[in-house]
Amino acid sequence: MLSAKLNRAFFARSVHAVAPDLIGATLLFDGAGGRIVEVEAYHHTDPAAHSFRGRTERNAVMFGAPGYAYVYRSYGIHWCLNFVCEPEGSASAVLIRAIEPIAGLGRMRRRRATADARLLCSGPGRLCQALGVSVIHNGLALDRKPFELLARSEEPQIAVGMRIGITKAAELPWRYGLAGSRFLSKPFR
DNA sequence: TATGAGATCAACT
DNA sequence: GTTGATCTCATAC
Repeated sequence: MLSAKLNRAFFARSVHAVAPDLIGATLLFDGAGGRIVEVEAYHHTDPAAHSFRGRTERNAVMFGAPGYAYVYRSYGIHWCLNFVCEPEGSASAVLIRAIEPIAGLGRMRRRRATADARLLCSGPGRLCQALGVSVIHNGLALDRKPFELLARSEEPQIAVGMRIGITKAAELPWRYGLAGSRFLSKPFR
C-alpha cells in the first residue's frame, strides 16, 4: 500500500507531537527529496524561536495556519525550511534539518555540486539548496505541489537530543532524529 | 580530526 | 553595530 499523504490535521497538533512523527516520513519537493531523518521543534514560548518576540514581516507565516512552509534566510547565505504547526496563530514550527536522499538525485547533485549523497541534504541549508527551496516558497501549503509529504509506513527508532547551532534555550531536548542514520547533520549521543 | 575565517542580510539593541 | 535555527574552505595538529 502507498503511504498516505500528510494532511492539514497532521500539522494541527503540538510541535512536540508533530516533530517526532515526521521522522521517517517522506518529503518531496518538485519530485526530489527523500526520507526525513532529522528535525527540531521550535515553540512560540521558546526563546530560540523566531516567533518568541512576536510577529514580524519575516516570521508572519509562523503566525498563520498550520501545514504551511516557513522559509527564512540564515546567516545571510542559506535558506532554512520549517513546517508550521499547532492550531492557527500559535506560531510554532518544526525545522527540517536533514533528509536521506532518495528521489531526484541527479538534480540535487547538480544544485549542490557534490556527488557525495551524505553531503547532499544533511543540514538545513544544504537541504534547501539540494531541493531548490528558497524564500519564494515561503507560505506555500505543504499538501499541494510542489510539496509532497508522505506518512511513514513503519515506526522508526527515534533519537532525542539538544538542538544545534543556537545559544538561547540550547539545553532543551527538542531535536529528533532517526537513530543510527548516516544522513544526520550530526550524530546523536 | 579540529578549529577559524569569511560569506552576507534581516531583526534587533 | 551586533547577532544568528549555517556551510565551505583553508590551515593546523
